[in-house]
Amino acid sequence: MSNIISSDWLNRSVLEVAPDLLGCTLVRQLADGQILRGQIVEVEAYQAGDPACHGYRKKTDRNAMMFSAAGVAYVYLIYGLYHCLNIVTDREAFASAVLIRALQLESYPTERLPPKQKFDRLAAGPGKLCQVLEIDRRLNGCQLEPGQGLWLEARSPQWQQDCDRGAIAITQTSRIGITQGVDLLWRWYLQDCAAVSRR
DNA sequence: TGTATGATTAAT
DNA sequence: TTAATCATACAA
Repeated sequence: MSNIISSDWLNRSVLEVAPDLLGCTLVRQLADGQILRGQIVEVEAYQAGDPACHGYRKKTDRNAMMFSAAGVAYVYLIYGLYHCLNIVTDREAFASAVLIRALQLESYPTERLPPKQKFDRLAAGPGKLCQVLEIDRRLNGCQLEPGQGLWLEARSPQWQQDCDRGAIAITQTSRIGITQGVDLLWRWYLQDCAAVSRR
């Protein structure tokens, strides 16, 4: 029995998957074999029909992966400087994905830690987490499974239990950094987590 | 071919 | 509030 999240699990409405990804773990294996792990603490949902969604108008070279079947990564460059990682959800041909906005890292090699940088803030933001996990467009379209160097693991039973008994506060708000679709409450984050990008 | 613009970030 | 920085989308 594996705790690795499958394409099947992601093949649902992005509005269900996005909050369900909170508490799950994103795992990255670098080219040198090193493994970095972080708990997902902040997400946003994007899907067809939503003016803020890259796939709102039509399928293009850039947004093509948003239209793919669930279970692949959609990675794009923003502002010519940063990358953003999305988890593609729902059925093929329907554009939808979860933007991973922040991670609470489990650990991080001391020698890589930039001076004066607070550990909790290392992956606090969509561009920052891609930097730390060395995620760029080479991972666009990759299947989310261990063999590809990037995958997801389900919530631990303990975390799920805590969540079920209401011990974990989840906040739902409007999305950040967009000019359209600002009325939709499609952002979720762990209320008490120090790694959340912004409140 | 030319140009405006980001699902951001860190610094002022 | 602004600069950094460039692939993409869309107009022409």
